[in-house]
Amino acid sequence: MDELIVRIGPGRTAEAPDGPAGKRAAIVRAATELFLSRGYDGTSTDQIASAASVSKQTVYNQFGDKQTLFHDIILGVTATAERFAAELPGSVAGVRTAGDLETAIRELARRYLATVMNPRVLALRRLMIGEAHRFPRLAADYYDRGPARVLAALAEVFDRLADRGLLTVPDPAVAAEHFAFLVLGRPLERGMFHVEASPVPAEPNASADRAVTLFLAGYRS
Amino acid sequence: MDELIVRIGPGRTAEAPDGPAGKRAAIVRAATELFLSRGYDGTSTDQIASAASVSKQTVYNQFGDKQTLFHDIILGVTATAERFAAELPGSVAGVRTAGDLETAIRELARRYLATVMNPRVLALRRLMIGEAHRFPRLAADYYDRGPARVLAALAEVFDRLADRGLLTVPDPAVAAEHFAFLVLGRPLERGMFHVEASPVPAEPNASADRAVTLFLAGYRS
Amino acid sequence: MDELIVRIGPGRTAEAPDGPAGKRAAIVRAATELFLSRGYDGTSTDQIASAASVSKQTVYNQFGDKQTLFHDIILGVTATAERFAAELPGSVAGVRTAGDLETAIRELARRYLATVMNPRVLALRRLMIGEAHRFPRLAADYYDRGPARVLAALAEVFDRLADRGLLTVPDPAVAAEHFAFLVLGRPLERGMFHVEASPVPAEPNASADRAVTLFLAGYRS
Amino acid sequence: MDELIVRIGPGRTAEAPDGPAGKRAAIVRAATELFLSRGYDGTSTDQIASAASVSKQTVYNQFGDKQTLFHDIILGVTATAERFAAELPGSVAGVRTAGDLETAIRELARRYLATVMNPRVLALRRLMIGEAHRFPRLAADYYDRGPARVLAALAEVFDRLADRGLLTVPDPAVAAEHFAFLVLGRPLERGMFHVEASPVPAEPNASADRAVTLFLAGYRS
DNA sequence: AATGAATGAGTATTCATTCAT
DNA sequence: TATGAATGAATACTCATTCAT
Repeated sequence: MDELIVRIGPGRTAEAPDGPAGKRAAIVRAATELFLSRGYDGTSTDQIASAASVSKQTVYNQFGDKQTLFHDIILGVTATAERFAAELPGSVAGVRTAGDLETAIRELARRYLATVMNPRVLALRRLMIGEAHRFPRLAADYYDRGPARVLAALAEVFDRLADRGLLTVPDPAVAAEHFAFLVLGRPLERGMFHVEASPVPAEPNASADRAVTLFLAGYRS
Repeated sequence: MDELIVRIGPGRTAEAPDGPAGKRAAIVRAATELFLSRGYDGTSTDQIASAASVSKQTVYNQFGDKQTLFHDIILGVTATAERFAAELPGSVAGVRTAGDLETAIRELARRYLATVMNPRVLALRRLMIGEAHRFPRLAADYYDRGPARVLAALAEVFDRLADRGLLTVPDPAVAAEHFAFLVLGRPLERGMFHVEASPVPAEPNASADRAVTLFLAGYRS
Repeated sequence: MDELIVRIGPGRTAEAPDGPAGKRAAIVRAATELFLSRGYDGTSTDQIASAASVSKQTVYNQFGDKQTLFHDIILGVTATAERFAAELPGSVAGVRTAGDLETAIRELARRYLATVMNPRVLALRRLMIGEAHRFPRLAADYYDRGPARVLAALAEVFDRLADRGLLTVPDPAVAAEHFAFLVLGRPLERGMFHVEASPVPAEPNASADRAVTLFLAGYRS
Repeated sequence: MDELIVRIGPGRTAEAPDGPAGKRAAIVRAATELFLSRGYDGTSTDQIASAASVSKQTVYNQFGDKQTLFHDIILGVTATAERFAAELPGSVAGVRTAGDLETAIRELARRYLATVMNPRVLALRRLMIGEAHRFPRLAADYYDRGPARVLAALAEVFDRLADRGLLTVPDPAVAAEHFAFLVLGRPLERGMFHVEASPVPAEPNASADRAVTLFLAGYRS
């Protein structure tokens, strides 16, 4: 998921691309930027073309139409979310003792919170939610392969910890939900509606720690 | 909260009423319907006028412009959310014994879940989130007077229960967050992205009950 | 011509008129104000009605349509210009000696300059010139009964002075033109194009006096 | 000054030229025509586009919006007025003797009169005067760089003649005003209000000659 | 006679998309 | 393959005028 930021963020805003592949990437980069900050309707193909330093025809040659471009972008971004999910189970691989447990789960909560509260990730969520009525299938797909996949990964995490006897987890999927929304619920919801203010809570770690405390109160063996 | 939209007019669902006040209400009703289902950009003033069986001029005479109409609608709808919040604390007024407690909190969780998962409420959330970049102040205001107010009301609920010795609540606001997102987090997030499918979880009560179980594991005296 | 200013200027801007005649006058007053400052196209019947504290229907009842209202206003205002012209010849009635002559003509020049350079008169000229392509007959009529009539009155003035042997005037109409545009030409032309700045020349009297000097160099007996 | 409009394009009067530069010129030509004859408000961008045989988008691509198009046109036209002013002083360069003087000044007066009374120049003046309340800066700029510049050029003319001892000119600027408005005042003012009738006076030369006679009565050495 | 609403056309401007070159 | 222009419909908003009440 970090890639999402790295590829878009510090990169050049409007450079001259090299080959035809470079142009495609430039279009994707520019369009992502614009869609995230101004929405689908608020972004015109003219803006995309000129932000990518590319002719409008090139945009149409490469992507066919605006909807396809949008789809491609969302699918690409979703892929980076899948990668984040894939890495999650590894983060508690080394936990063997009850002493490690609380520390590891706190660390997990903090990383999880920081990742999802990234401004660009928030903007992507706002975009998909806002366009869900226009692209219902895409939005559902984004959810299933992004947030839902992460939940599944968390379920796997807790399942493994249960296997090791560190947690008591009747239903790993439910435990994952509880964990995820205890940690993330409030700041995420607030961040959905507050665009301008920094969305990160004042004391993110304290907030995450309190969530973990409740979680462990219910699930520790 | 079911009256979200119905409240506004005298009762008819999609009719052209008589007086000048009736026209205003008809416009609000039609515009709400359209904004919720097609978004702000996706709704034209022509569509609003004809859906309200009203001339476009009347729309402009009554509201000045599209943004003002949108604002007025959101503010009106937010007011009904405030009413819901105001009623919450009363729902545990009668709880005196530990025996009552679990039942009452389960009931609270179920009502809360059902209310927020109402399709119209979900659509309103999607709308505000999707337009947050265009109307940042309005979105923030909606959050503060809607969801945040409900959280505050829940905090008051738990504070009262703590006063009666039924719960141990170091920080009522935090307890409210935990309760709200344990109960609501997963279905709400899923509902944000799934427009068409029925957003209500397969077994809403079971889901709410599990959330309550964890909540009480952490907060029961 | 003074009436033009007095009736419109210090008067109340949007008072409640008394009878049906009062309403008509209020409409004329408000419409004149608006036409002069925003032009014909720039003034809507809505603006007129609300500036006159009158319903739009009343405007239509009284004047039929916007063009007629405009015509009526211009004709009314032109009448005050005719009155100014009618008074001109009297201003040199008492001049009998060569000694009086220069003083009287200077006085005439100064009054003439001051009258025409009045901001409201200038605005009226701009309005008529700007709408001449739309209302060619009205503009021509305005000219013939306003500026041209004043020129004729000046011609009569110089004819009388020639009769008394004070001036040598082969063609009174030509002398009137020469006088009028020597005195008025430059400031009037400048005033047509400079709306905001005070249109009165820095030293109006000096300017008028110089014009008179040249005039007398050519026309004194 | 006759080239006022023709200059702009390569030569065709109302054609759709080939290159992108040709289109721009066609738009300018068509818009000038329309603005001059129907005013700013009276000319729609649709009319301009179709009169230029060009798509409306092309108008917006080239000029951004209607106001900018208007500004560009006026600035271009003003430039031709500046050229006329620049050529004026040359017209009396050869005058050395008192015998030449009257002839040269008569010639100057006739040319000046004919130039300014050109129907297109008159239409431009009407347009700028009529829009002065909407574009005050543009109107003032037009005046300063058009009519006022011509006056300055005339002042230079008389200053040179005074240097050669042919005229006695205490203040060249004042002499220029006197000359200009003696010659031009009446027909110009009449032309402002009479759109349809031929604005040129019945005997333009006689009128100009009479003006010169008075002028020389005051300024000849 | 007066009000609010309706009408229906018109305004400038923008859009996604396609056609030449 | 890429550019400028064209297309044609849509946008929000305004206007003069007329119709009920």
